[in-house]
Amino acid sequence: MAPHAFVLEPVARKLSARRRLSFDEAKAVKLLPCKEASLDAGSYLVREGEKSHVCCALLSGFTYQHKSTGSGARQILAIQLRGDLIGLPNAMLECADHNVQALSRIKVALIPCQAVADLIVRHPAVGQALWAESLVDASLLREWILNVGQRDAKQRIAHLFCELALRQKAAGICSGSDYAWPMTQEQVADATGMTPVHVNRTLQRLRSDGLITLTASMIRIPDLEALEIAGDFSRGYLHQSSTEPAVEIDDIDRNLYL
Amino acid sequence: MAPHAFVLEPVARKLSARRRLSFDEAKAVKLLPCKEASLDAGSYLVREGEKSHVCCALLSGFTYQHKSTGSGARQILAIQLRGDLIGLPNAMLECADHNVQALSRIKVALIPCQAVADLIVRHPAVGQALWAESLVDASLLREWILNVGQRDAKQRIAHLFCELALRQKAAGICSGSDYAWPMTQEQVADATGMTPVHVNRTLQRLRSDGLITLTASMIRIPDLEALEIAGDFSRGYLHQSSTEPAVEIDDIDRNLYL
DNA sequence: CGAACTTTTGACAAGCATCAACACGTGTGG
DNA sequence: CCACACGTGTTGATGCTTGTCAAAAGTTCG
Repeated sequence: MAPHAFVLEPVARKLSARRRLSFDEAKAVKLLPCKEASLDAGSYLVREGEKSHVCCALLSGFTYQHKSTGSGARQILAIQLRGDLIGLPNAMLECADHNVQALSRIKVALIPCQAVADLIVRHPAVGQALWAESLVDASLLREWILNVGQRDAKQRIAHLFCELALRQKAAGICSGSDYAWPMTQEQVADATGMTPVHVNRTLQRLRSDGLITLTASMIRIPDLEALEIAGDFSRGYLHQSSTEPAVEIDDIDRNLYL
Repeated sequence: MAPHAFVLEPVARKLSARRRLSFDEAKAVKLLPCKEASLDAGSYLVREGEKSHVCCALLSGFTYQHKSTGSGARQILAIQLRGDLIGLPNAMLECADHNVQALSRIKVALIPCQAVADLIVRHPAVGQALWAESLVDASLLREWILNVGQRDAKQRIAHLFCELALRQKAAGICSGSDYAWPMTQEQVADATGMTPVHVNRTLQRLRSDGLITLTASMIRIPDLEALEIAGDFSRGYLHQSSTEPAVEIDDIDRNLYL
């Protein structure tokens, strides 16, 4: 059994959490042909206006979607983390409508688009899971609009911290109270529609309120509930089921590989 | 042949424009079981937090997606127009993450979710068209984030005008230089993340610049290109193919019904 | 004709942007 | 090993865009 088969496990896990997959369906996801690659921070995965024929699964690190106005102001639209699929939307449309760039050094698994298309035909349930996943992504975009459009500086940043905490917790990357912080203050500014200077000052207020401890590349959240309140955060839009499906998938893995 | 069969024609047209559909596939879409209904402005079609089992096609008028912060500030996220499907995302997930409300008096065709699910199974190409459609919706959301996050007041409103003009033009609702304006200034404010007062003042500037003529419930755009420049608008994100597929569909209709 | 909504206007305040400079850490080359 | 450049974070002064509050005028509709 090639170690290769384990590579796409986070993806299969994520999809299974979204929609119940049978043993065969989960296996088919994990056995997708793919090639691992390592990319430096800042590398482009998708470029606006180009047709991308590559689809890839993020195995470690973070990427971000962004696009810019004509005058060069950049807006960050979403953050991807381990298990997320990148470029699937762009592959289905004529050309990409946004950029995707590596936030940190990342590992990805490159998957031929055709293999994904075939998988969907052979296993409609996987197609539905992928579709559902893209609908959840849309839900994140909607909440992002609400964040940028209606909340004040403190809430915007607190909300961003909460979203990343809870998504990483659901993905099994961290406990939720403590995680590697991948963004510079300038990037936070681009994500929240603020200026870097104002982000800096707002962070200081969040720190002095005792809501976060943010050192270079590490954030500690002593009281997540308090931060959620400060950030006007409610978990519904993440569409995370309250039940923990990770165990069940681990069982499948055990059956498969032992 | 029941007149019923014509009702879903805008939907079939929209999907065919997104992805080439065969005669049978387009026909299957148009023959979906549905029940027409008329709703007053303000009626809720989807309510955040509820599971909606209804999926409906918008036949005339406008609806809008919105959600609110804890303190009650409302943000409009997207506008739907004739031919758009509503509630499909919410039907695929456990519960809706946003509200959908009628902007004007509307006509809809209510379709049982199960019928849509069956259609997708029987005609995978239709499923792909629906998926692609939801990806385009996501692209609109991303541009909306950019609009609210990075552009100034004048650009935001001009951009909104352009988006609605071009989408309606593509849907064959208007010529693009002239259309029924469905929103109050307060709603424009909620869509752009501004206050009604500031919307009012910005509209006056747009008027005095000669970019628009906005009377109650009617907007005239004398020079769409000029407005696009003022609104930092570029058409790519709409994912409209430059070719005009409407003719081809009309041919199919003629074959089918005459 | 009055009630309710929408648009418009004015005065004022505040959040946030802008500009500029400096501090800090890190890696690189002389 | 130091000097230097570079990216990032921090701070201060200033001003503009936008929000807030309040009230009046216009509009729609029963």
